Amino acid sequence: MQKCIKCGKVDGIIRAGFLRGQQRYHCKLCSHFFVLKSNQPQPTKSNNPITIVDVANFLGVSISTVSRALNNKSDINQKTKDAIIQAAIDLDYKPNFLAQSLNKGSTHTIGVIVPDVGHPFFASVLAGIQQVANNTGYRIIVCHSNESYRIEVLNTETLMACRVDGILISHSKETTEFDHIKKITEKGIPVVQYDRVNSELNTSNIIHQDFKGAFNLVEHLISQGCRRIGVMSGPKEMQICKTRIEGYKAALQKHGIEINNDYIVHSNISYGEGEQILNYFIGLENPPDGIFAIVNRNAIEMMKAAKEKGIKIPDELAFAGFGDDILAQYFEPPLTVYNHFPTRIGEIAIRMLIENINNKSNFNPYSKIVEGELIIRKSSLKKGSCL
Amino acid sequence: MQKCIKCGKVDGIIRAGFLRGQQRYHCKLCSHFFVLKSNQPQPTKSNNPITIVDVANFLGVSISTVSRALNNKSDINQKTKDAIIQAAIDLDYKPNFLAQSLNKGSTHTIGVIVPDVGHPFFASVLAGIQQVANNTGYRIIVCHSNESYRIEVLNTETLMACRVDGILISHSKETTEFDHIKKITEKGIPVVQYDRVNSELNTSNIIHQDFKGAFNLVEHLISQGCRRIGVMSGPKEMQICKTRIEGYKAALQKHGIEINNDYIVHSNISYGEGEQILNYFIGLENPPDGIFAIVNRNAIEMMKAAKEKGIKIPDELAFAGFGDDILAQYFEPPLTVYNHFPTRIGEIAIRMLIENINNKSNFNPYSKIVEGELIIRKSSLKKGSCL
DNA sequence: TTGAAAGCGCTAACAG
DNA sequence: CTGTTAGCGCTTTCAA
Repeated sequence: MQKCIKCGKVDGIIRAGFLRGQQRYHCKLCSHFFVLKSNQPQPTKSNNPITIVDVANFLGVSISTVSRALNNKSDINQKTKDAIIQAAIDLDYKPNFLAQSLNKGSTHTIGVIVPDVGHPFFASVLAGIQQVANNTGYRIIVCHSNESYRIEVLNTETLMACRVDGILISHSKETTEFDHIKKITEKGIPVVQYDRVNSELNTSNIIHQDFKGAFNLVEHLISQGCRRIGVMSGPKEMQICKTRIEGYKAALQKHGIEINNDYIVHSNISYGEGEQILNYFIGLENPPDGIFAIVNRNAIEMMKAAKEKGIKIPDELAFAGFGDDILAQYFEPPLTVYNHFPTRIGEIAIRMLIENINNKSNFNPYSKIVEGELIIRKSSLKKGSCL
Repeated sequence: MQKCIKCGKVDGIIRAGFLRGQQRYHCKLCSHFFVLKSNQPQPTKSNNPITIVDVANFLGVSISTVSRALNNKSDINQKTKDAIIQAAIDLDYKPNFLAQSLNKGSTHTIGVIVPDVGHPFFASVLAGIQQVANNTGYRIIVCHSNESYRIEVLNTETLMACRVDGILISHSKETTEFDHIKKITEKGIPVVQYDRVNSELNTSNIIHQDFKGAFNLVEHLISQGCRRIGVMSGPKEMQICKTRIEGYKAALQKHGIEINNDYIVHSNISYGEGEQILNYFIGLENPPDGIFAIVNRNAIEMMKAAKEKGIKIPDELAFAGFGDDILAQYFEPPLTVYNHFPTRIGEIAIRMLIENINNKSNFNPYSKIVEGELIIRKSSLKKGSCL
């Protein structure tokens, strides 16, 4: 007959049903239920995952003891702990993250909203975020707003429903209303805006040196002899566009060049728009001799179209764009850019967020600006100049 | 004095504490607790989110009634339902996804493991997945294995802990062991492998026409007069590399060209490796006159290096690569590729997974092959030929 | 048509 | 050192 694993007595033992196909016993004397630990760990073909209860019954201990052992608490007998940990391994127990989070009120998960994962800039930002998340033990849920305001709002709702500990967001091109973000911050959920930010919101944010970058690029074009500099910008309301245009204007002013609104074009900065804008520029009575694109990809598109028309780059028309990536490097001629180190943006953004999460009560949102770097390439380097 | 909102009587009413700063009442006669609905919805500055209990107390109904109303169940009075829905809106109640999932045993979430989000191919696959997920109401958790086997295993564990309903995976370059996937399928969690698959696993999978694509590309190079065709492949064990090399060999054989192992180079298909491989090729006694790269990015790198050495493309050395993207289109000369429609891969993969999720009991894993398309560009089109 | 109560899997406070 | 118990927020019987 079976011995009780608790009190060691044989007399009180009765069969008490089955646990996952294994005979379960009950000791009337010490009123303990238990299942004998079989030597060959059962195949666990059952669909419902092993829970802490299974582990507890398996060894005839209580669930709190199991919880303590598995969470490395101090007040537990080393032997019990070892046995439980071994049992957990044998049974292939995995904690249920949902239950843990529900109980703890914190998911250790960060929501990231990205307007466009296909864009190399955001892909790199994401890589930076992932990197830090891995090292700090945070989970990431990535939502893709696809440059749509409506989806962005849905994303925030999804993330709130998932009870993420904090949110990293870069707004869609369409976004001009920010109530969805206010709602989140009012609930005390930390938010960090990156790249495309709205500075009126009471959140931390991290941006590039949009002004300085634009200023430097345009000043560089001027230094190469350009006097009629066109700019392909994005949506009028987008803060980064505004700031970059300011940088553009400041550079012109500094060098005594008049600002001509014909040279300032707003677009949707979608892929494929570059050619059309180039056509507009070269159709002007006094076409530009230099073009600054607020998004590098559009600069490439314009260069491609210009090349096809036989326009000489950079001598007849020089190009510069915001943001570096492989296409800017590999295109012929390679594009002069202001590199804004996207991976670093991601890393810093998530660090700021985690700082905020760990210190919710007395945290004051702040802004950070990442230093960029002017990279001069052949798209703007005219004859007679040298690198 | 206050009237009971349930029985309408005044006599039994006593104060019964506070709910979120609002006076709460108890009617002794009908033993109901309730809070008066204030006209100005309170600011809810409190950090802990509104729960179903708050909504219930707010109206003096039970939580099950609230649950019914919010889940659009039939057995509920229309007026009660309307009132509850209004109250939920007023209080800005959002269901707790964790609690729902814990209760239901299903999260309506799909885990996606991606080796490298920075790669345009995977970015496009992801876009396809996202698209379908949005339309079908599934949530997505994206995990980035960063081409590391160790992280890939961690990812699977994270996703299991999150109790995702299914997993989409493309393996890291390092992955040659697949026990972590077996573990998942044994637990009855549907898995679909995409692109980099292991066909010995009992899961659905979706791949390109790797054989045919390689065959077509190489045959095209042969048609352009190439007779010594080098191939830059990836890790030896990777199934797609094996298959593509088979396609390469088959094309040579069909045209009576001897296979020369000097022309078959295995690499890590990391960015930046192209130049080194090119140097190897042109250092051979009998250097190739055509190169087929298993990853398009490497082909571009090799072309860049070749251009810098003054090698004429395609006349002295022609190039072709697997997979299309913007760089292949914009590089000078543009690269001949086999386009494998990554977005479609993503869409189909997630559809297969959802099909499996909805039909767990009698679902037989199957494989799908997405038709690709040969795109001939200048990198391989020799003089005398025309498009 | 509604409410009470059990339970999803887990943690933690409180008793022994 | 270990067990009992009360939740976390929700859905879902079962009763009324």
